[in-house]
Amino acid sequence: MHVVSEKGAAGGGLRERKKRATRAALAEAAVRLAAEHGAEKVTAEAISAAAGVSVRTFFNYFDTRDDAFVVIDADAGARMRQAVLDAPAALSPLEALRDAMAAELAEAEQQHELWQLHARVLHASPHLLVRSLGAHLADETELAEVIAARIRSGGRPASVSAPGAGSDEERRRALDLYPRLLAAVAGTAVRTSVEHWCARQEEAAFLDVFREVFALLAAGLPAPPA
Amino acid sequence: MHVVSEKGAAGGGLRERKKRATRAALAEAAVRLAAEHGAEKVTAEAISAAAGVSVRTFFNYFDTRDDAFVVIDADAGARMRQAVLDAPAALSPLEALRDAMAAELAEAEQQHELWQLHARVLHASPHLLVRSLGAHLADETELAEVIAARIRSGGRPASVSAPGAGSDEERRRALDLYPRLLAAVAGTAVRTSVEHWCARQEEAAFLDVFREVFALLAAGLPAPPA
DNA sequence: ATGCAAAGATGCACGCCGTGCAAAATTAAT
DNA sequence: ATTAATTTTGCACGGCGTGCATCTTTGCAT
Repeated sequence: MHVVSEKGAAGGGLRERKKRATRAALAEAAVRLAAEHGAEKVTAEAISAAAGVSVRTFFNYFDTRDDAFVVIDADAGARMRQAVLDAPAALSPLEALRDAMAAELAEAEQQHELWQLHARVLHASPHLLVRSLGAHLADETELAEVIAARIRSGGRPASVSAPGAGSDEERRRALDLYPRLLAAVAGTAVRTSVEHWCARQEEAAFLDVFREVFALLAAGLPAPPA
Repeated sequence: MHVVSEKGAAGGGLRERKKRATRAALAEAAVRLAAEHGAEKVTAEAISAAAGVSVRTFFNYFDTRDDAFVVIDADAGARMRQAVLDAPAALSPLEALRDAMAAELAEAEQQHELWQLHARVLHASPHLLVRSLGAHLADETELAEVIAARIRSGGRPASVSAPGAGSDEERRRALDLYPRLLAAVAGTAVRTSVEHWCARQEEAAFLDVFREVFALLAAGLPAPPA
């Protein structure tokens, strides 16, 4: 039962393990320090010291000081792409995405304390929030490719096409467009869910909000009741 | 024929006008220099010199050197919000957004050359692209508030509600959620359109792609034909 | 026009960020 | 144990970004 080199897991030689440990230590130290003193007051030197490495090493792991606050889990994206590929073939692309994301989000809730701190840090300095948003968007391109691959390999033969099915030309363009749009919209769903859930924390479980958002999207964003 | 103080236009006293001119000069200089030499090789000093101001003044206008490459039109967001508010009451929120964005995008195509350079600069250094994406997302919160205001003030009484109209609780939550989700999805539409259009440049006019994306969204992202 | 107050522009100093380079330390393999 | 490959570290250096004091420009009233 060997997991030889699964991208995000704890396999591999001593080198790989130490590198992951160092990276995680730096990220965690960064978030904790920022939560306590405010991100702007936390220097790269402080983070490095807290993680027990030199400043130079810090910059071997992160291109920017801010990245240490933002990129808390470097291979979450890769895990999600794998989940999309592994999803049952019976699911539509949208459903496969929804479930993969829900799984990833559920997993994040288990390290609840650290993620909570992370959210607080981002919220406290909009500057970092912007970086975080942008970073997530950058992943969407790769996600779109995975979706396209899934569709090509016959994910589900698409029972009915769009209502006003247009010309062949239109359909072909839609095929190029579709994976990209789907990835982008799914990312939007996560983001909006998080925002809405943070805004009115008490009400419902996060995953319920998330599913509701997906339902609204699948319904074509119907106009709200007056 | 006086346009007295339209937020993004050339009104106001000499101070306001000069400030806008300086800001524009800095942004344009930044983009042109970056397009020529690569963004990484362009120092804040070079940008300032090209715009004829001191380095210190540069940092009075931009918090970061990178911002000069990214924030090319500081009040585009404000213009769009105004357009949403001014849209005919007969339009649904989604339609009002679509038209407002289409108008803004059409306007951007008139300064075609500078925007082209801008796009090239962002594409050349992913780092800046990420910042740009994040910056646009940050605007969406304010856009969501405008949408909410429009809906409250009876934008259009919403002919039919969602297919599987649920409980009152669900509908109330959806009302909070809706403006946020709409703003986010509309932003996604713009972004995806731009990406898709850049990827296969020859095919169609940009605005056609944009409308197609909106149509897909309004149809609930139907699964593509096999 | 002239003087005055408010706002912006500038120079300067200072500390942190981020990188190239070479030497030292650690791990892997024979 | 020796050797090769990889990683960590120290050092130096230039660019970034800010607080502060000063000077210039603009807006306004007389």
